[in-house]
Parts: sequence; structure tokens; C-alpha cells
Amino acid sequence: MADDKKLTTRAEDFSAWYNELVLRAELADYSPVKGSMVIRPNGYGIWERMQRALDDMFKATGHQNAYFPLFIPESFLHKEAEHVEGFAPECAVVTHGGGKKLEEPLVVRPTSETIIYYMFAKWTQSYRDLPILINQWANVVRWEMRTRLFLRTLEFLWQEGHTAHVTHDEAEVETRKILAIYRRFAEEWMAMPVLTGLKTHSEKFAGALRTYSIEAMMQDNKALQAGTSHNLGQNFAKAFELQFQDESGQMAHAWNTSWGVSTRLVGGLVMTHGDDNGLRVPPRLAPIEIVIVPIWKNEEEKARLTAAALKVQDDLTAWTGRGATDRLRVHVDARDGMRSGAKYYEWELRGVPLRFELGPKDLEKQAVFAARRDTREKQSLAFDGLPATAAALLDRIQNDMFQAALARREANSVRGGISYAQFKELMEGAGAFVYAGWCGEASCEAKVKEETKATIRCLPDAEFCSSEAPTTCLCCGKPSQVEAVWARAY
RNA sequence: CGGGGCGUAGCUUAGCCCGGUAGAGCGCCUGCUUCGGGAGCAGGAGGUCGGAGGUUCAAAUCCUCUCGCCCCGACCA
Repeated sequence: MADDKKLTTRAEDFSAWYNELVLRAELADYSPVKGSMVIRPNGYGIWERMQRALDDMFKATGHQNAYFPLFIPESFLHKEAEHVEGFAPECAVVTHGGGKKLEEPLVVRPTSETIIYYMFAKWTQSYRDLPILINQWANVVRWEMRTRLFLRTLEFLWQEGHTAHVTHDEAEVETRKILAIYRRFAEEWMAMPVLTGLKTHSEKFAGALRTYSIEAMMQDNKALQAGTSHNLGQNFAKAFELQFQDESGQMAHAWNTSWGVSTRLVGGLVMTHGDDNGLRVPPRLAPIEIVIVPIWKNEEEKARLTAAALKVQDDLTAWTGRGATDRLRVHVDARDGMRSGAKYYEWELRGVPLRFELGPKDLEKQAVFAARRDTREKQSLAFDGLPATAAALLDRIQNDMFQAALARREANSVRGGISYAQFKELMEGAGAFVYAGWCGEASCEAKVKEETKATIRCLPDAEFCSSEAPTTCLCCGKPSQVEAVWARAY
């Protein structure tokens, strides 16, 4: 069956397409434990690129990495009422260790606020000890009922930032600063446009004062919450007696923030950029930016073209035009016994942004035959000046991918007068981001969710708001308090 | 937790209704010919038929129990 080689198309079944792509591009595989997965080298390589980019941004804004333990005393979860209510149902709890029942059960962290603010309290006496700006790269466990590769699994990898500040305003600035970093990362690295905005009370983090998020639109027009940044207020500081003496000698509770993005981003990348031929990885996140496929007919050519390919690779990787530490990431696929065509399909499935074919005719011309993964356009590129040409082309691909994703999102966004009936129809059909008014009542939010499965993804920041503010609530028709973006979400 | 589906070679599966030698495609190994978009031929390796029990001369097939996974819904990064 030749069809075995083709993916289910997005139009046929988006969900099946996603699963097949993740498995066949070898990003991840199911593990023997229900709901958990193995991240394979192809997927982990993308995550590593994400980690590096984000880590650099966190460091550049004064954050330091640390590591807090996996196990948290169960009693810690109970210290913040809203927090325990939010997380208790999805916690894995360890009751036995060393062959004995434990005095106090240990919770496998679903997130680390409790243990971290407990420790911060130990370390903080004076306002001079603040701010504390910490990040950790870790795994967390949330016992989800319904799981999906990368998007929702029992265990996932993430970073969680935790900070403590002297004032509310300082914490708020931090919260927004991180949100801006997430946005920049999504746009500039993932080539994934996002909205920024405030979560409603029902969607905010359990224990936070306010939650902000970045929201991206997937190719099925559903929203993906791709990152969150919380202003925790003094909720955890009070629960864990995280106090300090201020300049006037008064004791005060610190103001905290926490923020995170997870391996879910890999799923977001797939659903933003994947096509019916497989994955498309934006160059900046691609573990391999360029794959060179030498083409030969016989042993003599095999030796000659493979050598030429390796030479091209050397020239590319030796180039320091992007800086000494940011070399072009190039792979030569000289596998024997596999036809070049088969190799093309495989690298396209895996999403490598640029392919250089190098056969006798190309070598003759002192050029490679280059194929863009995103547009599938092909052109001959001369050896002469190839590193700079390739780097420029990769930049263009990165940019074009962002522009294409942005255009797709805008084409599927609806602003201005939409009736609730039209909205329902839209949500049951193609889906969209709908910018519409909200009266501010949780009951309307709940009703819409009940009837359409759509939720308020965020109350968008000013720059994403419509030029003409909506005047009535999408649901009840009463005067609108605020503009909201409504959509079904992952 | 409700609904649906599926467990047979590494993967996709046929066979099950109607019990009787476990088959195919892909992949893998060897060799030859190939090689500019998913190669061809020849040979070969690979199986506790998810597990346990039962019926039977005989079970992948029938019965009972059980385990697991996937998909769709309620909760969530």
C-alpha cells in the first residue's frame, strides 16, 4: 500500500494527523504507562533548542537557575486553600518508601510554589534579600484523565520561574516582563504568533491574584495556551510566612510571581507549522537546519559526492557569520542503500527547513540544489558564498513561516458584531478566535462554555483589541465591560 | 468515570461469524542490479495469536474472567 507512506491529511482528521506525525517523525512514542510518553531525540532536540533560547532570555533578565526536589510534603499543598483545591485531584501521592509506610505522604510536584516559597521564607529576612529571581527546569506530574502526546501527559517537562518582591508593583512588572519574553520567544523562535492577555477568574492559576497567558491558534482554529505568567500577590507569602523587614523596620509579606512554559510547546509547534507532508520546524529551533543529500550512481560517484558533501558541510559549519557560537547546523545523509527520493521524504517528514541535493551535475556547476521545506521551492545555490546565502535563506524561511502563521490566524479571527447564534454555529463548524464583549459575569462565561465548549481565552492586551470596542456581551447582550477572545481550546 | 474501538511478527493487519498446518504487506538481514522524488529481483530471519481459566479429540477462532492501549465526552499546562 503506497498510502501507508502518506500521513492522514489535516482536512481528513486533524487529530489523527497530529498523532501520526508525532509518531512517524519520531518526536515521541507512547510509553508502557498509560498517559505518559517518551520524548525521542528528534523531539527532545527541539525542546533543547527551546530551553536554550528561553534560558538565555531568563538569564539576561537577571534570573538564576536552581533545583527544588520532586517530592513535596502533602501538608504543604494544604497551606494555600485555592491552590490545594485546584491541584489535589490531579496529584500523584507517594505513601510508601523503603518498604515502609511514610509518616506523611509525599506529593509528586504538580508545580512547585509550595516548596519554593517555603524555602524562600527561610532565606528572606530583609528587604535587602529581595528580589529573589529563580527559575528551574524540571518535570512535573499531573494525573490527567484525558491525555495527548505533548499536549497533555501525566508527566511533562517545563520551566517554572518563581520570584519574590518587595512590592505588588514590582511583582506585576515581573509578571508582565516574563509574558513579554514568552511572546518574543513564540514569535521570534517558534514563528508562532500569540495573543497576550489576562485570564478570567475561572481560568486563572489556583492561588494566583492574576494570570496572564500567551494564546496561539492551531491549524484547526482551536486555541493553545502556550505559556502563563502569574502574579501571585501575597497568597503564598502569607501561607508560608515569607516575610521581610522593610526599610522602616516593619514586617511585610513578600509579593510573588510564577511563570512557566512546557513541552506542550512542541505540540504547539507541530499544530502551527505541520503540513500534510509532515513537520516544518522553524530554522531557529531546528536541531538540523540543513541536510545535505549526496547523489550517486556508482562507487566512484559515491566516494566523490560524499566527499563533496562533507566539504560543503565543513564550509558551512566553519562559517562564523552568525557569531562564533552560533554555527550552521548541518547534517550529511550519506546512508547507503536508500534512494535519494526516500531520503527527501524522510527529512521532510521530520521538518528540516532546508535540503541541499548534491549530485554530479551540481558538483560540475559548483552548486547545490536547494529545497525549502516550508514552500517546497527549489533553486540552485553556488558554493561560492554558500554559508551567507544559506543563512539568509534560513532567516527568510523563519520570517515567512511567522508571516504565514500570522496571516492564517487573522484570516480565522472574527471581530465586531457577531450574534450568539452565529457564534454557536462558528464554534460547531470551522472554529475561530472571536473578539466580542463580555459583561464580566462568570455565569455568562459558564453558559457559553456549556453550550459551545468555547471559553474566554484571554482579555486581550490593548494592542490586540479591536479598534472599535464591543458594546454588548456575547452571551447576555447586556453592556460589555471588556473585550474578550472566545474560542475552543486544547 | 461514562460511551466507542482495538489487542495476531518491529509496524499495519487477514484469518474469528462457520474450531482442524498462523498468512500477507511494509520494515529488517544477505546477495546482485539500481540510485536527480518513497527501487527491482532472489534468498532469509522473525509468532507465548494481550493474559488466565473453561468447553472440545482439537481453540487465534466458542464461553467466562482479567489486563492493557487508543479514540470520543466531563476536569486540566
